[in-house]
Amino acid sequence: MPTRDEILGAAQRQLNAQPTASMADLAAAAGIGRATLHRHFATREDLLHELGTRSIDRWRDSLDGADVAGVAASGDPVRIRTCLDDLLSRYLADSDDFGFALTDFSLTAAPDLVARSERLVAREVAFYAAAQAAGVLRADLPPRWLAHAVYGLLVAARDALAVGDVARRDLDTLVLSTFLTGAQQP
Amino acid sequence: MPTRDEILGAAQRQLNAQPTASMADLAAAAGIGRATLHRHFATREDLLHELGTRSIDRWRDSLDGADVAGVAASGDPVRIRTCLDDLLSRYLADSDDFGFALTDFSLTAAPDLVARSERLVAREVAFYAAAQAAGVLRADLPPRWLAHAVYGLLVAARDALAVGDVARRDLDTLVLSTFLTGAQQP
DNA sequence: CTCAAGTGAGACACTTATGTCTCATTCGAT
DNA sequence: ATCGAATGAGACATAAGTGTCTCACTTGAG
Repeated sequence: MPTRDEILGAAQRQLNAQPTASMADLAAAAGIGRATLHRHFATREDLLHELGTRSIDRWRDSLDGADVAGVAASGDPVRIRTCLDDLLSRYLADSDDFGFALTDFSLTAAPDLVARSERLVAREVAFYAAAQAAGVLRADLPPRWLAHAVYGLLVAARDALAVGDVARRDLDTLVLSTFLTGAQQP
Repeated sequence: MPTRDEILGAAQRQLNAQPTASMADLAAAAGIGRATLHRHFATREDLLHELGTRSIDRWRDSLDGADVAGVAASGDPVRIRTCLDDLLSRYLADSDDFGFALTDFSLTAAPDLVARSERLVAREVAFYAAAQAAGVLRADLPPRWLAHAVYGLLVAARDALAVGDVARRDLDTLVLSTFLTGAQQP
């Protein structure tokens, strides 16, 4: 009998592979009956919302774990640069699971999730701005754009991994290097 | 009475805003009756498939218009660099519309569309490889990864534009600059 | 003006997913 | 071994979307 969290995990995997999966599909993916799934999550919307909450929690954990606020406040270029490595690495570790949750319509439409993610974006943008002020990142790019660019590269990383174009062990370096120094021959 | 192409355009816009839009929604978006919509496209799948074809056509047009094959064959670094500018600029011009089509499950599952897009990816990858050989792009990044990275930045650009974080006129420079030289302070 | 083609509105049958409920069975704690 | 809680399977009503069809109406060409 899978725990509630295992059910959510199975649902997330299934929805990543097949975004239109029905409650019956999700129950099967978790190895439980449809009725049991409904005992855990009254409606499909509840389940999806909880999945969204889960993903946003992981995102927040990454920001917390990398201590972006503290490092940004320090203003130390070396620490900021290390923190950036750390943050992207944490994001990449989660990117497999995030795919669905961050793009699904029913989630991007939930007001509370949108509000939470806006706060997290603000934290991230503040960190990028600090990195610019410390001379770690170029100051001529809007910090909000940097946040989008990082997100885009995470999408790219996820796709590349899914298709098998890059190996997992190369991913961190690849993404970080592309983000920091770009693709142009120096 | 909107033409068939205008109907497709309206459907694309509507689906970008609301990926779950029903045939009734799409008919309303096009300003026609549901029966009329069904006269143009027998099934929803037909409509979606045609939308996918449309998007892939635009993608192919960008590759053709930039003449990536010819420029790659020339091996001229200056021409290659200009061509890259041109290509990204063309992609960005279409990015508004592509969002839905390239990520929708029902399209990424259509075998013929997948086959076509694989051929286009191959053309694009060949161009990046030529750019590496000519010393325009770094040779230490897999060309297939470069293709993913460009795609990711297009997603980022689309999002940034939708949210209003960047202005349309700045977009080309922003994306190209981020892709080529990265975000790090030189 | 006339007529044919196309259109919109609506009815219809069909399918699929959802959420609720019941009931027999299983499993664990006591 | 027994009791109780939880489960799986299935029935059920409901809702929503799909695809087909009919019919009255508009419109534009002849």
